[in-house]
Amino acid sequence: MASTTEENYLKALFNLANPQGEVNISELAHQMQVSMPTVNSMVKNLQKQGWVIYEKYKPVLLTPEGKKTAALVIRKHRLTEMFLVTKMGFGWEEVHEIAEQVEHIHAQKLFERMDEMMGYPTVDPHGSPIPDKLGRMQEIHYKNLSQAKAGQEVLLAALADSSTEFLQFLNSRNLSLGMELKVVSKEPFDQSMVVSYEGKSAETLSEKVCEKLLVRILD
Amino acid sequence: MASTTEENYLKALFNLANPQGEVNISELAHQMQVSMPTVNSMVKNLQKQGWVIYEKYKPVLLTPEGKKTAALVIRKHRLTEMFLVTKMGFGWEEVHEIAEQVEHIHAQKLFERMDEMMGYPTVDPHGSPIPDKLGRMQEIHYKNLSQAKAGQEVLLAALADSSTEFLQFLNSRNLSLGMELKVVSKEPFDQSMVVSYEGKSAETLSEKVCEKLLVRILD
DNA sequence: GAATTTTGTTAGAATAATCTAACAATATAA
DNA sequence: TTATATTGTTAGATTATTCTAACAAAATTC
Ligand SMILES: [Mn+2]
Ligand SMILES: [Mn+2]
Ligand SMILES: [Mn+2]
Ligand SMILES: [Mn+2]
Repeated sequence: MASTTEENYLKALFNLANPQGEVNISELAHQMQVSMPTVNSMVKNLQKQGWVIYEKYKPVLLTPEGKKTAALVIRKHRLTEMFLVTKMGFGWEEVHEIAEQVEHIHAQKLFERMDEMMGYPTVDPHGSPIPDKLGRMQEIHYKNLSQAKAGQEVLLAALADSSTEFLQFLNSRNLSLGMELKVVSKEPFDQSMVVSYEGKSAETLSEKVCEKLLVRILD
Repeated sequence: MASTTEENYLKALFNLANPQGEVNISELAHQMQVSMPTVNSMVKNLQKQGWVIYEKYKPVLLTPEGKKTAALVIRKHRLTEMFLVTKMGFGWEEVHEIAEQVEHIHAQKLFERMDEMMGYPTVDPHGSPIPDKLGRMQEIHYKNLSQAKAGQEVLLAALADSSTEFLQFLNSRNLSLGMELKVVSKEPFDQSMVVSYEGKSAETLSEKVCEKLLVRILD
């Protein structure tokens, strides 16, 4: 069974994988906040356990086993976040840190019960998909708000950044998932947008912000 | 900050302490399921951190800091057990294992929120007291059911054993905390008792069982 | 294509938590 | 009060996770 440390590495590999599934040692070291030699030895360990494919000087790849193990940890993380928000009244900006610890609890029952109590949610409070019990995660292909054109209406469906700081920024603008936004105008100079939504008739959002808002374009 | 391992040792010390607060190395080794040399080195480590008083060949004692740290872990454990039972529908026989892991989560907020949602319970699902936020635990002095005399009525208030096996035994007899029991008779030969309670008019309980049922004698 | 920078590996060491084997102190029994 | 049993300690080793320093390979720049 994977240790907490190993689970965190597997999750990082899952999240960092490029379209070919590859992750460089340096990226992983950066993500995990450890030195490259540390990653080098951990990767050898993960390989021995059958969770990654690794050859000297080549990027690391998760095996199907590794992918499944990672996805099941992510499932516990996201179920926990959703439970904390919907059943315990936490704000979406408070739950990641807690879930980062709870995800390592080995008690299937606990998470199955959360799932059941919530009615089997498919996404977490930040709009990220929750993998199923078999570790299958369905890819959802959203657009950035920055790709929308003036006049279009969109549904805010997920976030490309779930950091506390970004979530607090969204709170300060009264933005939350499920809202309909209308692009009032787009500034050609800096790609910033003026949008209107529930209560706000003209809120300006920078390109940086718009790129992190994942939307479904309506009609 | 105490590691998970250190927290588990502190908790064991807290629970094993005799009236003078002393714990022998061998008892601790037995409780923790590790060898005596392992305990010896851990005790030296706990001493360095100011959690225990220790001299070669003498029993170990928790310091006030050690006691407080232990009590706060026990608080998290018991709040978790109570939350799992009252808010998530788990049986009292299922929660100890899960709480054993959840108690090590470093997120004050999580436990404060559980506490709040439950309306600040004072005991866990097995009748054990929940320490307060400052780590103060009030001693409750119950009697064993085996100390009751024939004809007496008692309130089942807590358990001296919260093992899954014992809890399942109690489930099988439909016994739960808060019930009133009447001692119908006591067998002088083996100290077994015949008791009556909700629905059962004559259930025989062995001395072993009666010693583990903590009661308040009524009237 | 050679020089430089970046990325990755090896070697060697540290800390936490554990073990077994050997020995020493304390407690119990004869 | 010796002998024996129990309890506790030391020494030395192991595994997991991490580090720094030194070196090597690969990628990038000139
Ligand atoms: Mn998260
Ligand atoms: Mn984590
Ligand atoms: Mn318990
Ligand atoms: Mn524990």
